[in-house]
Amino acid sequence: MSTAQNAIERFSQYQRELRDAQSAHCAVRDVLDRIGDKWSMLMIMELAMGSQRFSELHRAIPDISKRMLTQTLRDLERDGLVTRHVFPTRPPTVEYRLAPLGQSLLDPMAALIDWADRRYSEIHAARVRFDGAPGDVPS
Amino acid sequence: MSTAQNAIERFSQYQRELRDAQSAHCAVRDVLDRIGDKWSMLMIMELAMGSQRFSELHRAIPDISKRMLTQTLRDLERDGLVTRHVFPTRPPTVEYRLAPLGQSLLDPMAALIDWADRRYSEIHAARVRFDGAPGDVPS
DNA sequence: CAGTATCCTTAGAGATACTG
DNA sequence: CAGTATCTCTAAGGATACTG
Repeated sequence: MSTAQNAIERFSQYQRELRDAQSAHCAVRDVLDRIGDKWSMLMIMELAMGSQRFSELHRAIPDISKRMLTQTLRDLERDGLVTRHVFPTRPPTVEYRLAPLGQSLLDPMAALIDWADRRYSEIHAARVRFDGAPGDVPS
Repeated sequence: MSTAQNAIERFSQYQRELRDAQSAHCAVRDVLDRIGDKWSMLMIMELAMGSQRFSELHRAIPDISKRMLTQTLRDLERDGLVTRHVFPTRPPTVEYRLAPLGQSLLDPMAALIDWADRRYSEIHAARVRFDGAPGDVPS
């Protein structure tokens, strides 16, 4: 009924790729290297709202260091997900915005985040159950 | 035309959550902690094909160490995505399979992987362009 | 077979100070 | 403002050897 069966068939393709080309090009690893780090997805979500300056992004995500903010933005730019626009003012103004490639990521990302949001309570419950099971009542 | 606008609206919700509850429960971080590690998604894909034994998984993903294989499976089990079934044989037989919660992740995951697969060439091209741009022809 | 236990090496990332 | 440059620390993860 769902498209899960489709998913499985596609997965088997990728599995084959994975085994044939020894970890060469693997879509899974690739997507995870892209957005699986600590900040990329957060940044993309932030930029989904519209273009933002460096310091705006920093204010939006306060617990990132400037070092990591710069690096994440560079990586996203390098991969064509984000574009960087420098305006020759004093002091400098730099705006970041999602490139079309980055925009195209919004839908799949939203699907994932919705999953997380809907299933969070189940995951949490499972975790409590698991952690409670082994030791159990000691005293 | 696409549902990207929807995505953006949902994102703004999560953004608010993020800023209000100081990094407390954030769906983005949550999903990334779940499947953003090196092996979880690969494992889920492998288990999507059907239940598998420990050594089958190891053969399917040869470049994972037993240490990480065990740990990843434990984490997935802990979160209710995977179930573990021990059969009292000698030597022991242990089967892993996706729990319903794990199955429910297949569709959003497939969307993401399809994105990676379709956009890989664009990403690669952008990367080559970026890496070639700054230094450019030196000699 | 299905793991533990241990050791060891790196990459990820924070903190801080400086610059055009 | 928008970054670089260091310096440091931690934890993710590999390698290897052992066990019920």
